[in-house]
Amino acid sequence: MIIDRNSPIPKYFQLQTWLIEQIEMGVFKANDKIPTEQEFKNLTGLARATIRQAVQNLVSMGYLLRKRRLGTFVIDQRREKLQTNIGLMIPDIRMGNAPELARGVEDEAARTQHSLILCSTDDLYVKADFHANRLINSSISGVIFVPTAASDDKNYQIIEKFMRHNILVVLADRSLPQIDIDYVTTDNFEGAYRQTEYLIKKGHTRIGIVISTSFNTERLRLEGYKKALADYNISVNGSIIITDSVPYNEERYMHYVTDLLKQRDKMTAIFAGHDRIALLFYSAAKKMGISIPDDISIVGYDDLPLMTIKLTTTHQPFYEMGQESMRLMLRRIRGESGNPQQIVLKSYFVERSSVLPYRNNSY
Amino acid sequence: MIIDRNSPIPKYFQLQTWLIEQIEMGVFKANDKIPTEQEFKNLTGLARATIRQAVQNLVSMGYLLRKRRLGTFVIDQRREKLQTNIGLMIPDIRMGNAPELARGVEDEAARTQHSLILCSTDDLYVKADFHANRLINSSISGVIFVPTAASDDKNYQIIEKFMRHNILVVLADRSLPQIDIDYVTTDNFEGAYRQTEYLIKKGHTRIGIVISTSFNTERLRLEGYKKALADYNISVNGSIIITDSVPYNEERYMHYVTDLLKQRDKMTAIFAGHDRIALLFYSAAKKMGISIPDDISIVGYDDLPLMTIKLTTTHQPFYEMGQESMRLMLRRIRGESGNPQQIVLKSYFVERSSVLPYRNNSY
DNA sequence: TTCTTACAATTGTCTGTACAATTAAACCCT
DNA sequence: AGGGTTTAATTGTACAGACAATTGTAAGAA
Repeated sequence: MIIDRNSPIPKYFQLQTWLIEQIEMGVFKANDKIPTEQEFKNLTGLARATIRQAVQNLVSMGYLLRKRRLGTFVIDQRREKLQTNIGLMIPDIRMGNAPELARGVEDEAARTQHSLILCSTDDLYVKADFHANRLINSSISGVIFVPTAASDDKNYQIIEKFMRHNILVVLADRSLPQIDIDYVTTDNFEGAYRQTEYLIKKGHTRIGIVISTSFNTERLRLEGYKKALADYNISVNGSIIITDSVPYNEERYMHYVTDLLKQRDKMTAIFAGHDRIALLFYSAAKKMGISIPDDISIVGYDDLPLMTIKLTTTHQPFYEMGQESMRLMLRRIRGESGNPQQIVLKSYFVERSSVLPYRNNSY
Repeated sequence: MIIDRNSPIPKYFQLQTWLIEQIEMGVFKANDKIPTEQEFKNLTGLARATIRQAVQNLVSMGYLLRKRRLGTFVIDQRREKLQTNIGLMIPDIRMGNAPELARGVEDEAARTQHSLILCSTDDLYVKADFHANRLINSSISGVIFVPTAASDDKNYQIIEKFMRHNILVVLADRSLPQIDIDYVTTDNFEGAYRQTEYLIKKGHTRIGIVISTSFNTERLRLEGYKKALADYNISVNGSIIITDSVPYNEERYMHYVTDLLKQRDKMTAIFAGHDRIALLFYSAAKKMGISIPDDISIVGYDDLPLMTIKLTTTHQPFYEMGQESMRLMLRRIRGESGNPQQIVLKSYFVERSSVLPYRNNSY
């Protein structure tokens, strides 16, 4: 029976809850006619006014539509209730390829009449949490989230908070271990491997690296670099592998860059963790009177639009990453279920002129 | 009397309408207690259920709040109804200083729990109109709008569309003639004047320029450049003043840049309309074997973060422009009236090393 | 066939009554 | 004063019944 007459819960509320359940479970589908007030009266034994009260509430909540003479009908939630806002939580819109990513998301969102709410986290948990709370209060249907530099646990907390509020989450660029969730990233391992192999084939065997290990994207690049060296039976002096678990910042990494350049007799090429680190090398090299690529070769990663520097690097398709994240989000919004998807986009190598072939002149 | 018993209009509806009128006319003010159901019964002669129906509707419409035992109260529309979304319509988040601007708006918005909806117009009227329609349908309280490259009329149309829907508009960066509206921009005329004067004081008299005239920001820079030359009684060969009413695009302006460099014996310094044009000069100069600043001096405008090029330029405070636009918006949201404000932010000159003093060696 | 009319199903409006639940404020007791 | 208890005002829930308005459909008329 629908109504428990002994329950302290108001009867109109019981009926109302039951109706919502039926609708959400799909027993009453979109555009279905629900029982008439008279039928409900027979079904439940309640007075018509009580039934009306329950139905009226669902009408103002947007679940039902009354049509005189015809009856009361279920409104197509997807079409009518549309929340058309999507959150995008990224470290900083001013940083690196963030604008590309944002634009990819925006263009794909606009095609389906969705709007993009921009939130910069500065890679901090507190800011991410602040924005998460705000986004939850405004009505959004999903969030595309680039995990912050905080611990994995903190990032899980953010994600779970969204999920508790029925907000869809898609991770972009950086993924997190031990959580099964939709994400879109690029093939950092393969990209780094390809790039290192390129250096090796150009005759370089002593290849330094400066890279952060705070994100799994970077850790994968480091792995790719190491794997390529191992596959070619090249062992590397540990002193020219500089890693730091602290995320990139100009000042700190400038020290590493300078340190590495001071040891330049130990190597002929350098793998910079990303293009901004590569730029630090250009800057430091200039000061130290070292010429790139004549004295030392360098590769970056990201393919930032640098205009004047011809840096050999790997292009990451950030615009496409934004698009794919949004497409994945849209599929979930449309109700597509199924296992979490991991989309790994292909990066491609961009050969410019920051690498020269190495010929050992000592013979 | 409140209720007309002969009217065909439902009595609950009459009461409901009367109540809304009283609230909107300020007879019942925010947090005022309205009559109890019993009082309404005496006042109108209606049954309590009918009165309840009217009141209930206003509750779900957000006008009233019922408190058991205390009565029913008017909700403060301004505080409760707050729309916390703001639109930001810019040409392209990937372009130039757009990320700075966006971040400035975002940070200022976040302080007051407002969210930023990002819309890229690509400087096209159709896209701006498309986004405008979307923004109007979602519920936003205002738009920060960077006018598109379309005609002034088209831009007015967009602005008026927003205004018809009671959406506040603040223009950023580019202003429009003959429309009295809040806007925030920078002192393009003064900045260009200052920069040209700098070149003159360094001994340059033959100063070329490549600049678009599609936006008033750029037209003002051109005026500043001309005024400085006039003030120092320098007349310039028209062939080294290259202007185009078509907005910047790389290919088209590369032609102008190359053309100007071909006439380089006619000048000793160049004013690039903005930093991206300056970069074209670096690129073209390299191909043509011309050295900057040894063979020719150059100044830009914008202070893009270029890292490796030491371009003398003028810094435009885009982050602050975003902040100020949002602050102005917030004042309007809070109901501050008064004449439209024009905020002109100060840019500052950044001396780097793309300019050398000119000494005439022919004596 | 096409137009008009009548019918009936359903929601819409309205009245009247009764008791329950909540809770600020008054009251009372230490 | 302070803390607990009662009271009463008000909204909340629920019932029963009546007639109005709307409108798709069917029956009837042209």
